[in-house]
Amino acid sequence: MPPPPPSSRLLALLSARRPPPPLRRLLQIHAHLLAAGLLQDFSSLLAAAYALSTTATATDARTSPPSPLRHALALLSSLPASAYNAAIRALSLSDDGDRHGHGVVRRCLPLYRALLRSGTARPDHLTFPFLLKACARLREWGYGDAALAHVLRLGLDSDVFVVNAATHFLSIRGPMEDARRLFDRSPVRDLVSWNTLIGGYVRRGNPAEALELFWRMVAEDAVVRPDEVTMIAAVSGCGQMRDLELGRRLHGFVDSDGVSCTVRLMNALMDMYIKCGSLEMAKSVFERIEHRTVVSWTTMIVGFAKFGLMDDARKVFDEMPERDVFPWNALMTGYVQCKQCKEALSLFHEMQEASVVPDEITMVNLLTACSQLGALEMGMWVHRYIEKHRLVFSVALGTSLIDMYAKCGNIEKAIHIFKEIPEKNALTWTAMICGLANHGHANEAIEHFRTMIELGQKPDEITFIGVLSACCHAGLVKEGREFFSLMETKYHLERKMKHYSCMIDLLGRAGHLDEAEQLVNTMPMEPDAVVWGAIFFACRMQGNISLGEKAAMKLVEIDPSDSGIYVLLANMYAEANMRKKADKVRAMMRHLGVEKVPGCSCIELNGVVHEFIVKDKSHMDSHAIYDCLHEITLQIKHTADLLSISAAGAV
DNA sequence: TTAGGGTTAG
Repeated sequence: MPPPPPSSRLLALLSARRPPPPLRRLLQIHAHLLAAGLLQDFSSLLAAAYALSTTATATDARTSPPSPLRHALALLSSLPASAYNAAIRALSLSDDGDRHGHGVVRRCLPLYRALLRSGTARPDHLTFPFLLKACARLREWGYGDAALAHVLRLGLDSDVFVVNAATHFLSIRGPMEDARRLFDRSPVRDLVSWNTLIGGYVRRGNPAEALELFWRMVAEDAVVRPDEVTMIAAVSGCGQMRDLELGRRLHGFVDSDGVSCTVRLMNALMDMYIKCGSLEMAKSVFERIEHRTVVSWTTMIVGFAKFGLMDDARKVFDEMPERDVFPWNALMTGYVQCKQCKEALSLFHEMQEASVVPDEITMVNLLTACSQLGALEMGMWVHRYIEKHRLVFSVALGTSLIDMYAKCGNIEKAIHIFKEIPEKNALTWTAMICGLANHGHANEAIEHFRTMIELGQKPDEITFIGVLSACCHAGLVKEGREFFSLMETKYHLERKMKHYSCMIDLLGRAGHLDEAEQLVNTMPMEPDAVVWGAIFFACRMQGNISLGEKAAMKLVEIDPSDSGIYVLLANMYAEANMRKKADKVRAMMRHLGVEKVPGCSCIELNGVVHEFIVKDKSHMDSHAIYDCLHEITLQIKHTADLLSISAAGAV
């Protein structure tokens, strides 16, 4: 027998993602020994593992296990239930650095099977709380349901710990009605039972039910009183409801009811105040926290960012004594949401300099920034980074990638990713539909919409913006009318300004100006500049001067400083040979002192974003850029001439 | 033994 290898090598062997079958068995034993405190037998296991790892083939080891392994296997078969329970507990709570801890948690399941097979031990009231917790973490619904059946068979359904763990499992598995039924029918109920159910409703986005249950608990159950955990759930449910009045009431309840106001609860209160729109209250809670945690600081960053106060958010970030990846992501999200995308990218560079390991949320933020900037190269770099570092490929990440490629001009790549990704939700479909629509692939966009519906995905307001704009691009009036009506009648979605402007644009472009005007007159909100713009353009196209004038006047009314509309109105008159009116508008423009607002564009090159305004000469390569622009203009003119010659020839 | 606060996509 060779000497045992160093323990680090053994640990590496044991924690391999797919260890060979004999080693897998050893892993189970290892977990038992570790958790049951039987490490004095570990030396024989070390030797066995080493022997197995150096055995020529795994089959040899299975058919003729070396004696130390036989020894370890014998040890396993004589372990009591408590050793299994301790091991399942240790594994269900573990986090081995894998973001979801699944690598280690998953080992609970073979351990439970081994316990069932052991012959000497039976699962008991201490086994199921942790087993069900592991099943919930792993989203192992089938396994968890089987465990629940065992609970019933073993008559453990009157143990409050087991029932609470089962309620928790069901609240994660869904539907919530299953958890609720268990709670309602259970003869045993304690504080944790209430907290589990209230927390479950909050987690599943049903705060009204959570709060109702909370008040029922306060009123009905004389034995249990809400504690810190109850209040965290109630307060965060209130945040979801955006109900500041209720929030204040709950805060008052905390202060008056003797609930210990811990940092966690204060953090939850801050979060609630931010969601309910009271930054001041959040700040006041933050200032009263004696020992702030990273969560407290992060919540404050989120608060400032949500209110667009990015300088304050940055100040809080700089003042933090220590940071994990959350505050970095929170600040970056703020920059992205405030459309300060260059700052978001620069924060990422700072993050790298600080050696903070980014996660998939950082990547989602970066991709959103790239989408907004049209920064394809940076976006591609992010894509490579995700693949290289094997980040968790969440639905959100897939959706951001599709959106980034579509918005940065590479629709083929967006389609490719859409086809490849394993999980798609309504947002993923929407990103694809909008991408296709914006690239002029109207029929494909509509086809995707129909498939999405067939697959049972629920479209929302933004999905309809995608399909309506697809119809608009392709002039599909009949389909547009159908979707516009379906939105309300079948999907019960409120039609917003953007839907009306899409529909009005579609009708106007297709020559149905009367119908477009009628829609403008009957829409439930005051038409905005986009709506009147669509009407104006349609009028100009079709020479409807009177309605065009009305639309232009409305546009001037909405934004008198917008020079564009004066120019366009003058052009409309000129095109209709109404010179006098055209001159009058130009004179009016001069008289009012309206100046043209310079348009701004930006491009990304080698990961650097360059901004340009009209007649901009500030760029260091300005000369070369203008030379190139001149060359392109000449080429376009040349091509246009050739086309007109060939068109004339064809006639 | 069971419940629990902060960051993400269209």
